[in-house]
Amino acid sequence: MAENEAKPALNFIEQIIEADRKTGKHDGRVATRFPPEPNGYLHIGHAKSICLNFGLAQKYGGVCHLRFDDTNPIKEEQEYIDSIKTDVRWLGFDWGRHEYYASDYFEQLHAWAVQLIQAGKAYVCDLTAEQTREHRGTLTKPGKDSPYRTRSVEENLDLFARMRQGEFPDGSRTLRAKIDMASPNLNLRDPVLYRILHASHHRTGDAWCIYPMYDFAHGQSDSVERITHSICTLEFENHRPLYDWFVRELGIFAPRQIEFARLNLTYTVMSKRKLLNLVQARHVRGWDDPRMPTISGLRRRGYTPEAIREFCRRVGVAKFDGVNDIALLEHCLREDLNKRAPRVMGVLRPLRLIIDNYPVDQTEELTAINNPEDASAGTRAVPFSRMLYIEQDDFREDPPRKFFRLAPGREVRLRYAYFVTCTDVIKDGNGEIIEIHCTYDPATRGGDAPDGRKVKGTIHWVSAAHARRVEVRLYDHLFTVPNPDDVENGKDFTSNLNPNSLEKLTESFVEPSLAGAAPGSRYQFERHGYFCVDPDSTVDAPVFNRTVSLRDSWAKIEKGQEAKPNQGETTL
RNA sequence: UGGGGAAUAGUGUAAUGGUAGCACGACUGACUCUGGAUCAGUUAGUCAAGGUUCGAAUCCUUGUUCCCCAGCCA
Repeated sequence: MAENEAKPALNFIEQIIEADRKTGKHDGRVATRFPPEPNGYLHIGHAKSICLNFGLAQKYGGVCHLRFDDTNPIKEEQEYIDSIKTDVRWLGFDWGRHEYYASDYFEQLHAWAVQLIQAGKAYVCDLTAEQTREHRGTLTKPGKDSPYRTRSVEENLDLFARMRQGEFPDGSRTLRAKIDMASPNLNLRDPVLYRILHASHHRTGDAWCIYPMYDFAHGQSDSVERITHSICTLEFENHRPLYDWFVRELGIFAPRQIEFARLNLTYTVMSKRKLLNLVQARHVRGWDDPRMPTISGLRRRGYTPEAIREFCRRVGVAKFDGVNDIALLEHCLREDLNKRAPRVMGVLRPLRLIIDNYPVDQTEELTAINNPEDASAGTRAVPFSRMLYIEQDDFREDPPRKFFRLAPGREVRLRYAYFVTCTDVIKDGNGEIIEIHCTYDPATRGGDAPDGRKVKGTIHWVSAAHARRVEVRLYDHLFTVPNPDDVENGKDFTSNLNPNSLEKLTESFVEPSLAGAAPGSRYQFERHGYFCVDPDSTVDAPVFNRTVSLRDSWAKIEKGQEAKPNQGETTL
């Protein structure tokens, strides 16, 4: 047995669960839940919570419920419910029959409110929102009791019933818990339980005109579902005493709330409010813009669920409120895509290359490996002819130090094809290079020289006559700085938006094997990065998103050379 | 200046009184028909000061810094 192998480290929540199982709490049962409010799209931060909650249930043979926390009809919509379900499934999790809605419990919640009134623990308050705020006190000063705090049980019962009947306008009354207006925890200063909202709910329609607050709904919903471990983020830590108070006063099943640090990522924002702002202000195309940290954006960008899950596993779970490097997410993505993405050749910024000694009308098919990481992926034929496109970046008329690619007089390998030597450079009237000429060595067919000579560089290409013209969208970080919220006074996070986060290339060419590639399919464009077919694609006008670039050590060298330019060169 | 939390390499996370480890990043080098991948190596840390102890990241004391809370949002 592997009894003495080092156990993988447990995070603090797993430690709590294992301790509970050891003492036989809940008979060792584990039930968690993922409780989104359907008021926006899910993002990578939610993915952390989803992986945590569903992962714990899987690990300990328990269940994880999907519960929509839909207690505020003003902000919530069916569209969001649909997108959330799609995203959770896409991430690879299954809640089975355990799909619930806080709104399913409205009747029970109402009965519990009545129970609290009867016990003298809740009262109807006629203070306006502003007066309520004034009575609440401040962080350092205790609050004052509401003048309605001492109403009789009978009057409270009557008023609450009439609130439900719709006798009173929005905001005119609330139901409040009677706890302690002097508590240092503001959540315990007679929190509002119900507010009047004559709004139609996306599920209950017009059945209700009073709606429970989060605090009154969440814990009790957990209790109804017999959730054992109710995992939420740090900002709810202050709410735990209230969570426990309801459970205790009502005498119902008591789940345990545990708080962990939400995910933060460099070079992006994560709050729903800011994401919504980006969408509404049209800084991005929509919730699923490939630059967004939303699940739908990442999906469209070409991320895999596996990569996201692995990322969530690696960031860990703790109570430290820190920031994760987006480079880790990208690492997990490359790691996954490297194993599974078929390789193809695509030229993003084309430069014509003509092989002068290659027969004018000849075309031949060369064999290319589909995935060097996966022998079972096989090979494919790539057409080759006299006129090719190569990458503009792969040619320099005046090559810098350590540049291994094509330059006048230099010989390089065309991937899977031949060695070619540059013999001439053609420019237009403006001095722009428009075409280069080469000779090829027929003996190097396939890419190996029988005489054993080596070349420093191998570049990719497409045959001009056979290539498909496509649009390519290159993405960069949405923000130019690691922490977009770090702004000067008077500015907001949008001042850190990266103006170059999207670059569209409309003059790119890919090898013909890509014709008809389905939206969502992923490829590695050799030497560039991973790309996927965008849903905007049509048969005649394919669109590729760059999911993530390959690591580029030449770019680093070049950047280093820029940092310390050659002496003798002057800049005007 | 009330209350609740948190501090371990650049970043994230382990070590639960007994050798401070892992991952990402950065930097070397090897290899290579992708300047990819892979492999090898280097770099770098216990917030501070006291105390307890044979021994402290861990326990105690004091301090520092950061996060959260004054919605009829969640």
